[in-house]
Amino acid sequence: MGVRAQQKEKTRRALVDAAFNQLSAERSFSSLSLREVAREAGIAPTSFYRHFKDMNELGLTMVDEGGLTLRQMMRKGRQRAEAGGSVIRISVDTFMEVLESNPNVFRILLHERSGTSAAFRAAVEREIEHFISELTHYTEAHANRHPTLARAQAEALVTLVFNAGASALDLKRSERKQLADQLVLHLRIVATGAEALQQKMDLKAERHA
Amino acid sequence: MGVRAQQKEKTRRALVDAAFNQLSAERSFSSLSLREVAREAGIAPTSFYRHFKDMNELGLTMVDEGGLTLRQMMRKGRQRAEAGGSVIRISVDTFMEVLESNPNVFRILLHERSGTSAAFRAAVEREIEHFISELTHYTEAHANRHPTLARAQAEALVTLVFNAGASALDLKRSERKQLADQLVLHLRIVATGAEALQQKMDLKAERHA
DNA sequence: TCATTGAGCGTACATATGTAAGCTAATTTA
DNA sequence: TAAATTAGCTTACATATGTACGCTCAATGA
Repeated sequence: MGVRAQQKEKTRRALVDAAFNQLSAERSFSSLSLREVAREAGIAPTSFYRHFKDMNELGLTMVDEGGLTLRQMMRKGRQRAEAGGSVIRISVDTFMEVLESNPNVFRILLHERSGTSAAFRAAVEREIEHFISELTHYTEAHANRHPTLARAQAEALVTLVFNAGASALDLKRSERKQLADQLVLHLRIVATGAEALQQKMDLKAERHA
Repeated sequence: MGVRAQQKEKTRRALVDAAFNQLSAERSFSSLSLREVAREAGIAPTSFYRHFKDMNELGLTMVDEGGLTLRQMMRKGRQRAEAGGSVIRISVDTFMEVLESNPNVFRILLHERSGTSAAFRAAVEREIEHFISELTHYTEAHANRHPTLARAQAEALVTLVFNAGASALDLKRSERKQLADQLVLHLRIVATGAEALQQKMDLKAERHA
């Protein structure tokens, strides 16, 4: 890569990073202005356009990066889970760790999920769908769950996890720990419920056989 | 009430209504400007201050009104449920009906729940807490559930319902119907899971007795 | 009846925003 | 090496915003 392209990439990163850094509990992406981001990145406002068509395009880039982080998290969690132990506990702990080290990545995902841009909402939903379908397959295979039930279970689990994530963002360590415990209980309820419904279904099928 | 106070109240309502009317899938409360709201309400921008200190105060008023709507909904649901039938199905249907006839009330609640103003988040959380504790008591009483478990079950249920509500806002009738069915299944999983865990607890207690 | 109150208005200002136009200077390419 | 490209800059403008200030005039109350 030429010197020129390298420098351009560097500035682009500076823009993305600047935007991520400006996010906080008090500041959502949609409240950032182009000029602010440019200022923080150390370039002139008008130079912004050399990299993105507008703020929207920047935002979608950020959501995509967030998705990447999420998928890396999944991989990490799966690896740890394969080593044995409670899958739920391990997953929750992994999730909370990743959340803690990338708060702003989650901020944009969790906030724009219910945001005002259809493109954003769709992008976030796409990332969450990854999560759900991964989990569905996992459950179908490992717990021998009926497809419909596996899907429903996965949806419920992911909903609960992401919701807890949104709350966790603004909490202190200790409170976060407590929230994680609550979440684990919620997830156990769901897992137990799905298991029980599956058994009911199996029994019914047996009687018909 | 004097003529004067009456007129003032009328204008205040016009402001609140104007703000609610400007909400949509593409427009969040935080993106509304004081001038815009005043314009829509048919008053001069500076007259706004005769009614609210700033936009924040208007927003909190709207959240409070939303809470009221929510509680009316609960009452309605409880009445219907007492007439018999599946509590879950009835509750979901009631929820969806209320959602459909007050979309913007829910918009502000669901959006500001993950919004950037701590005051807003707290206000919304307060309303949701009403929901949870009502449901907790209900479950404790009717299903003879252990307090901790009842609470966890209620939290999970409410989380799932509100999350589905957020998605439902942007859907067409038919898709909404489908989402309602999904939600019912999620809720059944949770209810079944809580029931199963409760039985496990009871058994253990029995053995120790 | 007459002084007081206050809702709503018009004007005005400082500030921030997005972005158009055109320049500069360094890199790239032929 | 000479020409072309382009990232980033400066200047500039039209537009929107929040809100201070002071006026009007109808309702209120003594």
